[in-house]
Amino acid sequence: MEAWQKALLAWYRAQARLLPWRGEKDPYRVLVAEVLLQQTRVAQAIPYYRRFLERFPTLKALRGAPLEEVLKAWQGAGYYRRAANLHRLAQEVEALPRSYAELLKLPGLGPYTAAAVASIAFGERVAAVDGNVRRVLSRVFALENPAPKVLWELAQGLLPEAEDPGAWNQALMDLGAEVCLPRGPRCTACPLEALCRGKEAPERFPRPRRRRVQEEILAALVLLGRKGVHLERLSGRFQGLYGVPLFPLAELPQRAEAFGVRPQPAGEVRHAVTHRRLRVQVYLAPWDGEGEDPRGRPLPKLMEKVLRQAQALLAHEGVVPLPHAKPQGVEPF
DNA sequence: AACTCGGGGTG
DNA sequence: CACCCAGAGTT
Repeated sequence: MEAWQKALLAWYRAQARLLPWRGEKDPYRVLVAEVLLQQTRVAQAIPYYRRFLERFPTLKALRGAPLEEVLKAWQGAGYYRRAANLHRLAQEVEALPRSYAELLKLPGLGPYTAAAVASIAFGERVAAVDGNVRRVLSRVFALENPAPKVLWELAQGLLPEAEDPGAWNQALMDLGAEVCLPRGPRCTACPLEALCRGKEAPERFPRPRRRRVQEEILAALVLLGRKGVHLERLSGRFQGLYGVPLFPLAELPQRAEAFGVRPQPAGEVRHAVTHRRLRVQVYLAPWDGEGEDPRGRPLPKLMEKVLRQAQALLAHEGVVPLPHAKPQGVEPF
């Protein structure tokens, strides 16, 4: 093993973050952690990791649960397809396969997650390239925009021969998360400083991805029935979750007519989704239908905001549609 | 290769 | 604000 590899592992042993899944070898638990961590910060994932495993401690428990229960456990974590894929995966296999190639075939497992599970839970010698590793390697080798395949082959070639590949992968990720930061990297504290070719201008590597943000103006129609608010199963965005009807603002007249209601404006909520800013005009109307208590359903954060906004207007007018509203989480109407 | 999918932290 | 986060799936 080369000196710099030894240096990184020594740094990792001394500086590794203490995380709930550190040292975990149960492949199911490793999988849940890795899926939750897809495009999600460690601090945000931790409470979901605990809650999800408490609710679904084994693959079998997950398999036996209704999808809606799984989505409810995922509520607020975002990228809800991840939860649906986990649930589907649990139906498809009796136990998790033990190789990278087989794991890669499962729904929701791409090159990163398959490699993470294979290396951490099963000790397979395969590189896991996440955003951290991409940044670390881009800087060490001064690459502005490396292709994923190039990066994977590079990372694969760096894996030490006789070390725990799971620990190695996590060492690179921790280095990216704690030292080789996107902005303001702490190069003087880096065990790879001596060999890093990008350290003179670390923020050039990799080149930032510029995404244009566009605004979208929508309307949310909160219909108050006899037992609560009208909810529908959402499709497209927030697939599989529930919420009040949400549509482009221009469609409000025909939507209102279809429900036979006269909506009144109830304010606006703002919500950001990937490279898009949503401005949602909230409309409220009494409705000749039943409706239901939204707390029983998995709701995206946007719908929590919409319902809170509607609730605020109702409270201001002294209207209490349901007598036993509890001041916790989403209000029931 | 480019787009889509949530939500939140940070400079 | 912009950019990023232990990415994957689709077009």
